[in-house]
Amino acid sequence: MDKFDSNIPIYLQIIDIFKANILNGEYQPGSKIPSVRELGVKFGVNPNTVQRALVELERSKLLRTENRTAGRYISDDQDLIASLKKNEVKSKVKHLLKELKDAGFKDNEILELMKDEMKSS
Amino acid sequence: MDKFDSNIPIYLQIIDIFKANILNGEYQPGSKIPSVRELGVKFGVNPNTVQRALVELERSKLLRTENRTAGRYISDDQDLIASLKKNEVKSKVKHLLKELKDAGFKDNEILELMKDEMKSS
DNA sequence: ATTATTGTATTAGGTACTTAATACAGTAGT
DNA sequence: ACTACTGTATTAAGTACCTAATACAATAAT
Repeated sequence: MDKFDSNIPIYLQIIDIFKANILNGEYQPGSKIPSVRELGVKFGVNPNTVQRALVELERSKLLRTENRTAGRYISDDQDLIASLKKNEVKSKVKHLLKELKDAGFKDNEILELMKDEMKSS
Repeated sequence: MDKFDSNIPIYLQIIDIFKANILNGEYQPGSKIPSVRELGVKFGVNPNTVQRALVELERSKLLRTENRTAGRYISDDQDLIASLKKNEVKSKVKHLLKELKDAGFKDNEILELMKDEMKSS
């Protein structure tokens, strides 16, 4: 596994890895993920650090634990995944919009900015 | 002065206050700001905490210190202020665009999302 | 029943960060 | 020259946070 950015808590970076891969479909819904110990080895990190990340992901329902020893699974609920993805996106868009409006930009100016950036990438 | 959010470092919140007010024109370019001690009293905070915020603002050229005892002034360079504002905005837009693209959205989808949000606010 | 494997809880060490106390230093104004 | 006002440097205390060690608990597999 690649190295982590030491300025950001490892557990947050693990969360991001899982989130991205689940939301973009790389990790298949319903599939089992490795144990905290295996992941700990893979990431070169203590199992509890993995645990901390996975618990957060359970709170947002992206993962579930069947029972105490059956391991963890990626959520099966594709609607949920889609909806989480949409919500995440919406809140980010909303946040940016608020910032730009507070800075004095008008709707059409904002759209122009977006289009400009799209061109240059 | 109003209270600070205790989850976020005070000096960062002070930075934001100044930044916002300078960029949106509330604090006049070229005008003198109170001393770190006065601001400390105003914010209910140690002068060094104010100092820490103001030093950051100097690094981004929004403030300047003439010499050691003349106090601090808001930048006179309106072009600079406008350009900083533009850069800040651009980088935010860029960042959001990257996130949305990583999540699998296409340009036109992103524009639709923006327009939707604009309507509902 | 036993064993191996899972998740979980508790604790402790280390580290980095934030803030404040205090002392220092330079200059404008008188 | 003196005083009062600037910004600045140093240091210390408190706090919160992150990670890892270790022990515990439950169940699936045999």
